Amino acid sequence: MSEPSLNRAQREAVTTVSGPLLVLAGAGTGKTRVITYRIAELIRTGITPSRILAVTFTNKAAREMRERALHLLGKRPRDVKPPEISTFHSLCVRILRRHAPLLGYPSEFSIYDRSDQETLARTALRDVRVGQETLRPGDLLSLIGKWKNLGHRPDRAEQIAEQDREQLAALAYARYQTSLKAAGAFDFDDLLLCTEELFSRFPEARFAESSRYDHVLVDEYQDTNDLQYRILGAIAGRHRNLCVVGDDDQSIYGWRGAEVAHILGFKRDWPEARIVRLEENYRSRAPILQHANQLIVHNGSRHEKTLRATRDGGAPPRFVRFEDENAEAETVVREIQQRLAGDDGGPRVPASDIAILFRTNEQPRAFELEMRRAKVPYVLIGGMSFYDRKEVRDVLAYMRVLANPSDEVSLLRIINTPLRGIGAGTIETLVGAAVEKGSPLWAVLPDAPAHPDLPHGVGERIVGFQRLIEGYRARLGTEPLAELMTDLLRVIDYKAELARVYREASEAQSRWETIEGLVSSAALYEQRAENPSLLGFLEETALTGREDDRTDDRRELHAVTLMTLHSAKGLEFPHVYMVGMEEGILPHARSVMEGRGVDEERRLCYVGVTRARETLMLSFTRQRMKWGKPRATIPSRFLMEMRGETEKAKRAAEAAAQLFSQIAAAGPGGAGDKRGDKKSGDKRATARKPKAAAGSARRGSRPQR
DNA sequence: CCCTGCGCTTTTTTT
DNA sequence: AAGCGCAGGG
Repeated sequence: MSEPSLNRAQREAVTTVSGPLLVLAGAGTGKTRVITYRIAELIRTGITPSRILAVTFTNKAAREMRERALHLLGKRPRDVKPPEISTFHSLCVRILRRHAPLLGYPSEFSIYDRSDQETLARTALRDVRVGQETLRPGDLLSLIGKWKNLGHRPDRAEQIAEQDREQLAALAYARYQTSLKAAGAFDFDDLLLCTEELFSRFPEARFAESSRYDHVLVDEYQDTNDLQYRILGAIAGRHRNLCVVGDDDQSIYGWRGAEVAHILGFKRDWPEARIVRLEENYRSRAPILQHANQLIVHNGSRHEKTLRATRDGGAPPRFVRFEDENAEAETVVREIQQRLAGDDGGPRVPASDIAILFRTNEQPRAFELEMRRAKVPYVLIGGMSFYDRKEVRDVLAYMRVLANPSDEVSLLRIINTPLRGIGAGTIETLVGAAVEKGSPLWAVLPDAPAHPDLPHGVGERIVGFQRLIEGYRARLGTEPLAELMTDLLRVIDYKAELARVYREASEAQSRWETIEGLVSSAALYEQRAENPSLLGFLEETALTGREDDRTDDRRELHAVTLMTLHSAKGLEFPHVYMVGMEEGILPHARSVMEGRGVDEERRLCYVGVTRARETLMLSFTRQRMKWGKPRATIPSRFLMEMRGETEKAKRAAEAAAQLFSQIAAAGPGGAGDKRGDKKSGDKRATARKPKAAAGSARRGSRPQR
């Protein structure tokens, strides 16, 4: 944003420095600018910088805000601590580190990410049955997530569970939570849930934490969920200097418990609040903004507002149809290539000015392929690819066990990696012994040699492993982390392990390089952090992904950005491509089926459109691969809505609803008329009993073909 | 205990 | 198209 000075509304938001303040800021109206200026203003009026807390939604946003704020504040004496700018989750981690023992957790607790959660969910579901229901780990996790975000503990979940399916989930939730606690670990939702619990059960902790700050600022307030809302209340309730900034039209995290009600009803809980509206858009060219406005009016229940464009001229968005996803990728990438080279008649465009936005994480595949072929530099944001790699998870599991040996998921991951002859049978016996004794797995390892059921020699190997870990544990803090890691990797000969698992030398080599990258990011962390520690490093990797890496930043400067619409929130690009604009993708099939979700999908589309400064292209395909087969698609209703073709949009919506319900009916459990799957049909009929029998009776009357 | 191969299921979004 | 769980052989 480079407009010379603050407009009237922005100035008001910046200079109203005491009491609650709600800034209703539309897309591209200078939200971030207002927050950073406000931080500077607070400091100018004499507030101690470190007593200001700004909360953002993503780490990227936090980092950018930190940089801008520091820039604005200019050079300050070394010993003046800067304002605290962090995400909700990092904030909660810091709070929990100070008070975890009150809740019965070690202060060296681990943080479990999605894939740790999946392992835990899998064991939690083992031999749990309610009626005929079964549950996949993913389903369980999404239910647990929903409950946690509503503040429900397992006992509460059991009370409110209605169908068998939910009963089962509640039961598994209880087991899941027990193992988490036994492992001394929090999952992402726990960080919020337990912080809230801490505040409600221990007033002294709440007092201590709320006394740290005089001012609290919150960005992207529309995506605050119930827990975050209560945590904010606890922290800001004393001084009531709470400034929240958000846009109800950009609320896209309802599925995670975000409540638009919080922003719509801010006045209720903070009656003395001032409200400031920012409605002048400095970002998008008028025709782009006009399409965005025309789209979002299709949503009911919103703060009525229309963004005014301050930048006239510019081309209207382009709507383009392709044959399939490959043609889409090919053409888009070719066009980008021309723009980069200036071959399209326009000026050369820097790669970082371009973004390709999509709804789901499988969409970028075709684009990545094409980008690599065309040698167009790109960065794929999110996708989790780095931390999902086996080798990274292995090494981090070692580090986590060093920090917290009770961390059972990590311990199980490494106890036989590299192979040291501690097999599945042995592990089962050990886990059994731990359960019987009621102690962590780690604590029973020394008893292994004396265990009657374990084959000879295994006990010694187990003790050897335990000594190995203890040896390195003792060295923690006495030498640089990166050195310790290198040494450990050498001693366990992890390089050989990689060579064993990945037969192809080049593959093994590139995996090893990933590990070297991890080690050097540990070294970087140690240089950067004030009080480096293993815990700090693990925390950063768990919460921030790899974006703290400076090299990544530099890469982004010269690369086209590929990311989901969700990750695009808060960002802007001169040139935006929104791809896969089809019913089933945007709006996603699942939200169409649930009926309620389409408004949120529309907001998601709105977010995408309003990222664009200069040009916008929206593309869709005639057919797209699904489960290996090409399937005809329906153009997204949003395309028609933003062009004012309301009737046509309605027809698209109806066609989509019909199509998806047909597909759902053909799926498992439904009145399947797929003659091909008689085998699984038979199995199912015997596995489940009464309910399915009724359904299959009808099918049975008109059998095979 | 470890490896390989087969067949089955899977498809939202994120800290 | 890809990942996971299970069975069977070394």
